[in-house]
Amino acid sequence: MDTADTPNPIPTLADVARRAQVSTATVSRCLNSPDQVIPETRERVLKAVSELGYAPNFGARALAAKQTNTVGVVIPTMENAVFARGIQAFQEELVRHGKTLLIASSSYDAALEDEQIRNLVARGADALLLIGFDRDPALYEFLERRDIPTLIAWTYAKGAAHPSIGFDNVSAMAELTQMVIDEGHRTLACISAPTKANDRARGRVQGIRRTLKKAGLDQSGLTVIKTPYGIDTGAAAFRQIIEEEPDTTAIMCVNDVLAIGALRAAKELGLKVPDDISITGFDDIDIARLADPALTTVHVPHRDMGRQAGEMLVEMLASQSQPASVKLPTHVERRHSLGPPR
Amino acid sequence: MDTADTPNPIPTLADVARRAQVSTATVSRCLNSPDQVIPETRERVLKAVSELGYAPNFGARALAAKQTNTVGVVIPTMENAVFARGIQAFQEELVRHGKTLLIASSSYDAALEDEQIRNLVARGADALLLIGFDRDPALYEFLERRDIPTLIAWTYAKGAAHPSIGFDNVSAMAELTQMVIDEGHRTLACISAPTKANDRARGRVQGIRRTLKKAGLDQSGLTVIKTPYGIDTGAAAFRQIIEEEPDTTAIMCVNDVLAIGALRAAKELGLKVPDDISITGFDDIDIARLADPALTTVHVPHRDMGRQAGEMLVEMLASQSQPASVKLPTHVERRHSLGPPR
DNA sequence: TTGACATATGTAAGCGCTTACATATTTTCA
DNA sequence: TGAAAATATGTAAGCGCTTACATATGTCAA
Repeated sequence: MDTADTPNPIPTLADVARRAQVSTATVSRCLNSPDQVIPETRERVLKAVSELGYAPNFGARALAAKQTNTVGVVIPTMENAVFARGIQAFQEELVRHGKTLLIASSSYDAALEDEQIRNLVARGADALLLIGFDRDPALYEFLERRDIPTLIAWTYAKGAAHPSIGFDNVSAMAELTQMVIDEGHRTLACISAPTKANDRARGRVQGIRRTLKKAGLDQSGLTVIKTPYGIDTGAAAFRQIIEEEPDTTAIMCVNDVLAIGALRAAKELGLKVPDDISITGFDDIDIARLADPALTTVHVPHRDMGRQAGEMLVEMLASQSQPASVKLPTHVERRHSLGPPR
Repeated sequence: MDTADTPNPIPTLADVARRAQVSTATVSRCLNSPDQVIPETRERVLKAVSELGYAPNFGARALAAKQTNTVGVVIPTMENAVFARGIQAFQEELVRHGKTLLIASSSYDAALEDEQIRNLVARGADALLLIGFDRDPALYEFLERRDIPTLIAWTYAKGAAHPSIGFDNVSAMAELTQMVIDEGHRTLACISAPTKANDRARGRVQGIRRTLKKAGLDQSGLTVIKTPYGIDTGAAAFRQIIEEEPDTTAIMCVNDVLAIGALRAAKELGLKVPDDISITGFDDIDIARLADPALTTVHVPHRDMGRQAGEMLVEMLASQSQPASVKLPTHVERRHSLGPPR
């Protein structure tokens, strides 16, 4: 009538045990492997749990069990529909397997990404999903030492140290470039994201270069503008190209958002797409189809990738094995923003 | 030469202490309040830390310190640009204050949301950002008891138990409705999200009803279709309305994505917008401006809201106070999808 | 030179949980 | 009917960290 009547604001396992008149071990078992406990006892315990509004302390649990059923992911930004969509599917898949997803975002900042990854690991992430391969080797060592299953997404590489799931950025962009060349274009420009720590953007630019070379065109003259992610930055890059390289007849963007910006800038400058200039994107997000004119782009199965990434990671966690990397198909989605040169 | 030479795969504080020849307390102080330690010692410790690749175990730290510098948020889905954008800004603000954000998503499922919230709390979230007020009272009690500062976003309510930041969904939609009525429309329909656990959608529908009533129009005849979030579902709802209520001259959607779906369905059915039918949205996401015709919608400052929400939560955490709720301004963005009735 | 005080570091007690092991109870079957 | 096996529960030792308190060392004024 003294200790019992002063309800601790945050009930612990011990409180539950006391109220249910069992040991803490039994309460723990009720929560983690219920069939080890006789129904009668279990009921009593669960009653106490709900009466007390008990919720397990995750830190303590992780500390004792050395396992968290949590997987972490660090994405560049949620504002990119591409990641939002893939991660949403990824999360749905994980939830189906009783795992929790921890999401952090790096704002396309390598140092921040590094920090966020370590943070997730410290928080007990059992496994990690990372975007692209470009990363400080020290970080990989860190993950190695802790033996954290890591899957790389949004890019595909066969012989890498970590399994990956994605698509071949180089050849996907090469295919699109070939289509642009076939259309008759000879003076191309490219609006790219910064390629420093972004193998996806780099691969796409490389896809353009490679195709130009194969076609016997001067690929050294390819204008490439690198600019941060965004509609406005895409628009600015477009204006810069028109001003500095007025002969350009086709502008290939490494993602749809930049392309949408370019499209807008073209409209503002009074240029008709594709009559005056052709514009292409990459990703095929909703907006690509709805834009006016609709955007020619590379279709990438983001949702599928997210879902499959979830499956792979669950598998890695369960079997401690390294699955084979998965290359997903992409295809060019031909729409109105691409036409013959003026 | 026996214990020391077998490097434990995951170094702990004790390993660092041993290597630096100090106590664990000193190591801990080095990491948490460096100026309590003499520079010479500190250097030795930090050297050991980096040589060992030590990273603190978050669970243990949270357990011992009862504080995590983490805030959690549960959003319905990342695929909605509205949330993606707001949360991105929210996170940026938190990072500036040295806090980490944990994001979970509920797929618009109330039970899952409940679970995710408890999960975040168990994981040690010091504070929470939640979307909308609709929630099981038991959940609020749970948060109350744990004394977790909670901020409600994307909606605004003055006298509520928790501070909120958002806008007045009812009057924002009322303003838009008035504009539609002024344009001459008398037979409206509404495509809404399910309103059960979604006060935002509910408020918006209410805004329409209230305005119709005030204008002396029969608001009981307002057709309201409730459908899950998505472009396709918006399109389907549009078709249903056209079939069942062919007299409708304006369709108001509670968000832009549904409206984009409606726009697409209209095009597919050969209906001209706005000549044959007017369509409006809500949110003013990028896509609204880029759609063809551009969508008349309610502009909402999502990024601002996210940033300010971050500020408020940091403040709540620092001062243990309840800040006043913030109502952000919205305005109707008049574009081509709204015109006079046919 | 000495005692009072400040500073730097160590000692050890938990934080809330899981789980190996021990113990108590029930079931099974020769 | 009794011993072995199976089942249910309890006991207690950590998991890796923080921090109150204790101790050791250095500084300074009287």
